[in-house]
Amino acid sequence: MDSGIKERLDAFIERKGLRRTGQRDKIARAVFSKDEHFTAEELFDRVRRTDPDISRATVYRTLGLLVEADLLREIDLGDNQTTYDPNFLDKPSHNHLVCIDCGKVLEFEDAHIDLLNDCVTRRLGFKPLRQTLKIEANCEQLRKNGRCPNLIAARLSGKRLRKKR
Amino acid sequence: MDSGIKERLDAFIERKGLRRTGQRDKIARAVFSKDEHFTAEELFDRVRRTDPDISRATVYRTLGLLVEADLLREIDLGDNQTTYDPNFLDKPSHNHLVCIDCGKVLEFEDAHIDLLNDCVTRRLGFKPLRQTLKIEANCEQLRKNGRCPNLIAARLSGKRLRKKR
DNA sequence: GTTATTGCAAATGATTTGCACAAGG
DNA sequence: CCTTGTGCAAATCATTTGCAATAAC
Repeated sequence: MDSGIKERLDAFIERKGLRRTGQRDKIARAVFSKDEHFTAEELFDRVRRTDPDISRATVYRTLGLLVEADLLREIDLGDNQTTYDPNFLDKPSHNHLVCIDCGKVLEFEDAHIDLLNDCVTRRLGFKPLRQTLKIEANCEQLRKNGRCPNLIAARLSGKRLRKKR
Repeated sequence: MDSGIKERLDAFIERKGLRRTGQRDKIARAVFSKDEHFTAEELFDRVRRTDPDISRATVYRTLGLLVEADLLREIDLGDNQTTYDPNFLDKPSHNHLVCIDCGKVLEFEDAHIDLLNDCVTRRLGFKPLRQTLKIEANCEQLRKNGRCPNLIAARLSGKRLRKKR
């Protein structure tokens, strides 16, 4: 957990008249210890390794807090869980490309896209607040070479590649 | 239900070795009878008015079928239900602007956005399949005039304006 | 001391599923 | 007939919540 996240969280907590707790600290540390996306359940597992006494409910509640504090963002990857993305602090306006073949998620930024969306939104009479762009695509690598390193990794890790309950 | 939807559904059903049924017909008709977004539950209500014997399970199953047939698309409006959008047949690449103030959802198309996303995707080594752009925004009208017709309508209809379970 | 927070287990709510019966081809 | 589809009710599964005990401040 680097650059002032803790400070920003504490500031938010104070502003709201809430309390700093050991659980919130540990959960926040777990959230921002990597730049990987995660689900609530995955985070719960990770947190548990640090402190086996933290409950699932507290993890869920703290996730809500971090989202409200605008330190963390919920994204929708099309499976049926909320995925959390800790990278919006570093890249406040990034987008996601999801590979349909291997489930790999790439983040990318593009100033042109941002500008264009901003224009379109204003033209429609609105003030843009946030945009969510998800591009689903196939990998060229897999098509050309018949194989894709991400796919192999995904299979090894037993990742489910598509959809729903 | 206009232009060839029934035909396309029947073709899909045949191709898959499935069966045409009265329920599927009625549900498809209800789905494409308006251009409004809807949830499974809303559709279930609408269908029930036509035929009170159709079950919730069949509605869900048929929605899955229509999505698979690529006649209907699932979109995520940030509440916790899948929303269905029947307008992708007419506008295969439209996007959504959601007003944070009133919950109003606008659809818009923009060839520049499409082109840009396509370029970005290829540059990253992928073949674009589908894009989902959601812009959340505030309405200027509300800010300037202190009121917004959609907000009034939303309140009257008892619509919940934000988030989650 | 108050009030917010936590852990637990039970509740929720959208969606899915197992099964026996009904209906398409 | 033979298989797919349907209705029903029960099951799932991620997430939320009520409540009594605990910990901030």
